[in-house]
Amino acid sequence: MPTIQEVAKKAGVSVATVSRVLNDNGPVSSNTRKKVQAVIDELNYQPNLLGRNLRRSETRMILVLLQNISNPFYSKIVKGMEDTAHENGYNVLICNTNTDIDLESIYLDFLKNKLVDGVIFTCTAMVTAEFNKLAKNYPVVLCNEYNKDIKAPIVTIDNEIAGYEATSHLIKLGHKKIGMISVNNVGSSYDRMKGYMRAIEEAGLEVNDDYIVYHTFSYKGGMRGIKQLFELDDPPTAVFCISDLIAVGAIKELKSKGLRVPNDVAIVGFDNNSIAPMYDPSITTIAQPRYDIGKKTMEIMLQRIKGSGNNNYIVKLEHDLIIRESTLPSID
Amino acid sequence: MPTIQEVAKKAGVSVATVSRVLNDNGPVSSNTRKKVQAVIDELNYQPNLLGRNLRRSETRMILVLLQNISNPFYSKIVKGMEDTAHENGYNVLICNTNTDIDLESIYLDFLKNKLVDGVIFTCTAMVTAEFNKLAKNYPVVLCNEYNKDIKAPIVTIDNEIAGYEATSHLIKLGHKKIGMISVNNVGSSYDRMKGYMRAIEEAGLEVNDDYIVYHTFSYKGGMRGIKQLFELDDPPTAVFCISDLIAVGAIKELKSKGLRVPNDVAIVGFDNNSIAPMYDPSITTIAQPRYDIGKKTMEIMLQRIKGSGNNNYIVKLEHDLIIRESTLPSID
DNA sequence: CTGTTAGCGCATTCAC
DNA sequence: GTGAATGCGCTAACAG
Repeated sequence: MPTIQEVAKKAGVSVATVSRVLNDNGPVSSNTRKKVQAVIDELNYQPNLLGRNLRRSETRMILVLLQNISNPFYSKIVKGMEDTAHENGYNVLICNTNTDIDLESIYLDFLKNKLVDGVIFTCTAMVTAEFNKLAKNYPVVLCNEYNKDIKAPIVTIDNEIAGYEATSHLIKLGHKKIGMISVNNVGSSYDRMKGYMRAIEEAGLEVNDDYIVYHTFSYKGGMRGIKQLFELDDPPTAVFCISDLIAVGAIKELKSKGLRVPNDVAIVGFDNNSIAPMYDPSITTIAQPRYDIGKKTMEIMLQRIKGSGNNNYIVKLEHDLIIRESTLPSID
Repeated sequence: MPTIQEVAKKAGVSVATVSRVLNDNGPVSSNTRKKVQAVIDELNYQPNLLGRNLRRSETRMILVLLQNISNPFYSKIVKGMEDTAHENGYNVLICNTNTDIDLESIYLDFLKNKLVDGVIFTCTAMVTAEFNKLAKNYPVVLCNEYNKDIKAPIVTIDNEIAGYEATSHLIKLGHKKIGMISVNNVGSSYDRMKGYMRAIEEAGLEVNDDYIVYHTFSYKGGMRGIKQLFELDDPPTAVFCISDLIAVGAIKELKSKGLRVPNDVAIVGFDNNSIAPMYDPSITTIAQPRYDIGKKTMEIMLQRIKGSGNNNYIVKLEHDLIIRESTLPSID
């Protein structure tokens, strides 16, 4: 593990010169450059970034906080972030928070302790006031999650319109009794519900509060949601699920009740999760422009690190309704 | 962003004393300790880890290389790694390699450049010789993937026995024509195939080479595998798939051919992926002790960092056969 | 074009 | 029990 000193000595130059060829800045004669490079290659020298980072007071690392790496939804988002980061000489680190506030706080120390230059949140267990304080002092960007009080750059889609389109699709198929399986306390699902309600009202139908149920963001949440909806005297004939995972649970539960999808009940999911086209039936869903979301998020992050851009804006990207088997017009 | 200097000044002590209370080592009178701590709290001081890491020449960070974070199989493995790391004062960083050798090489530079203390591979695009050279010089552990020529600690299950049990399960159900959808060039799948062949031979049946097909480690690989197997004049009545994702593709393709699972064809997957219990039918599979695999891998990593343990051993943990709908005795 | 030097923030040895 | 001084490896100002 040679140091820059040893390289300099062996090449018969000063450390400054070695540093110059290493970083390819400052003037170096092509002759000494060649000489130094030869020694670098010979010794297989790799600069110790601990020294460089301390000196430069930056690491060119961006930390991305994920609630759970196994959520396939974030895969392409992260890819968009990575590509953009790499193009700009930055690297992406990923950490799992499991919605654990203590764990999240450890990773935030990476930021405060200068181990990373910025943090991208795809979820947070922090209260808004605390988050805003953090965002005021450090480069922080929110991706795909928000509430109205947050003061930090946010990249997302227009969830209200997406919810409107998903619901309108069901209405156009002739459904009049449309349920919704949602989750509590999440800004994006609140907006999706507003869109759901607007679509129903604009169609001249009535919003039935019993048709809106709240469960967890999971397969099991979907199963429980269907159970609750089908305990009603007059259950819905279509259900808009806040996520594809919930939709999968919903379909599985409907099947176990002997109901067919889409023949007896139509289902719409959300996210275009990788499971959506694979499931049986394949699931109609809202596709988010995940790669672009990641890309845009990273662009804003890099701007913030450079000090430009203000702290208080929201970017909304375009989504798509993808129609699959789970809402095909019934064959019967 | 105060430095240790400013804390020392404000507290009226030397930086050495501040450092002592920070790290809780070396003698400090309880009085000055209290005084210093008060200033630390007041200034909200957080040590700059760039300085500390350079000085200590360690970062207490372990990098975990994943081919793709969205593979839910690794979620619990990573959790096991994280818990073990945290218990020992280490943190886990995750990076996506996408099986891209250039990307992998960037992340390996983190190790060579002292940004992380060790790297855990769950996959690698490197050739064995290169890998072995790396493993000789740096703390490196392989998790769940291997080939016989690799000289580094490896944590995995006994894939030969697992393949044997999966196949034997199908034989016990009365199947005599058992296909296998595998992938090429992966040590674990090679071992699973050996187990598959041993089970068939021990049952007095014959291995039919046409029944073993190779495709990619994916949903589409499963669809193609079934297509190939069912072009045969005498197709199998049961198929052992090297992964649950392949099993999902296989089932989807069988259904589209009008064949029922398990009534017409029985399917066994591998990994107990989160999709396995959710799919319709739910999938019989081999469950790996994922959390323990992660835990053990990290334990070995920490040993290697401390310099103990040799470089050339393999740890095999216990697996389980989980029987679900996809191999239920046919109703017909 | 090249070398000398200072210092990033911290932990640690050695005096006292 | 405490402080002064050194240096981890590197970059960047400055001088030549």
